[in-house]
Amino acid sequence: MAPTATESAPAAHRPSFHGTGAVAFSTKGEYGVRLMVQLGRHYGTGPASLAEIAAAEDMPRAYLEQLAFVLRDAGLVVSTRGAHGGYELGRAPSSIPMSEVLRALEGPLAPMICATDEPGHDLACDRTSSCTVNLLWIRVRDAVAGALDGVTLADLVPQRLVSIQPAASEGALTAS
Amino acid sequence: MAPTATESAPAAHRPSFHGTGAVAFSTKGEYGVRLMVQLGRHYGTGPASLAEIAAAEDMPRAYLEQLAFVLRDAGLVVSTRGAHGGYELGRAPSSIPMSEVLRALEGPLAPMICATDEPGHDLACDRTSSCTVNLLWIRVRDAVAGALDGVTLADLVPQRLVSIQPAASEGALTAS
DNA sequence: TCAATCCCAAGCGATCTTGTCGGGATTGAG
DNA sequence: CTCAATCCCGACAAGATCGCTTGGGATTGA
Repeated sequence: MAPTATESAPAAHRPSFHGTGAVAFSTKGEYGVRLMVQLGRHYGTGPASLAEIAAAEDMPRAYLEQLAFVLRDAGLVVSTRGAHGGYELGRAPSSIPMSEVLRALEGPLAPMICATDEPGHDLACDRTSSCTVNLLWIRVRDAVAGALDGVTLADLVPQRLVSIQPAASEGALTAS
Repeated sequence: MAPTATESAPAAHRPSFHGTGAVAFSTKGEYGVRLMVQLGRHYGTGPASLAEIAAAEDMPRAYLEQLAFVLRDAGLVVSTRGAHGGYELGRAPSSIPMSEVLRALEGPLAPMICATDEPGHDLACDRTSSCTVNLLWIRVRDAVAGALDGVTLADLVPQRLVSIQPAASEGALTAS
């Protein structure tokens, strides 16, 4: 294969991180969600190949594979092997809460080690007596979980390319 | 030099990350908040030295210094130099929202690069047309900001062990 | 004077992220 | 049957960040 000159420089890896600040999802989260959205579009029309999606969203195919495996192991997508194979959603988009997707991709929603949302968590903090701070992390964790539970994949799939309104007054909350 | 056995083992650095998953604050956030809580306890009784606080909370003093500088630059604490110096809160604990503390310590509350909460953010995302995904990150960002705005330092300082109201229904969302 | 304390910059090792690479296994189509 | 498309999977490399230490200053009260 002659490498076409149009190929931009190898670019090595992406230069910097995504979430440089607090409360940051990684590209795993971003790419994975974008992948799910694409699958949501194809829902009902048979499996879609990763090569296709990678091209459409301009994401590295080999990396997408890794995320796809995770999503498959979590039961969110099903795969079909062989020629003309690919991935498709395991359920209707409206019954896939984003909390499930993000948890599969990035692990448990734990702002802090003492605030895991895993089953038997039992506060790993040994200074529980003076650890009122814990209250804070739990609040954050619940806020995020609530926000993520309230959005399903269907909410993110532009069903028929509705002319996307400028989001109107989105920030009802006090987004300082 | 030979570290005395009584000295807590070098322990190298902390073994693993704090929040291995999504939505993770780092130790900067944790230590910084604990520092602020200690200062909240001392509020009104003159400056407290870092050595004192580091011992009380079992955190590395030199590392605490770095966090203290950040908090000082953010105007949250004031410092007194020289002997018998130290740090004290710049305001009453009840007028210090934790959102301000965390933002100072960890940077902007940005779950994703396209959802910064900085002044002129202008969505850096170039595929805005199909980027309904953005909605999700903004929701999460607002949820976290809301949760953090609703807690002040006073809520975390066990003034007289005031019974802090039990954070509403806790285990409601253990579904997943 | 002197010790306590804040101030500050540089640097180091471990760990995580962000991909790449190379090869397998499985299937539909010609 | 042959072949190409596709999923499957493990290893690894570059780089960034985190957590923390070191080593010195500057400033003040006793």
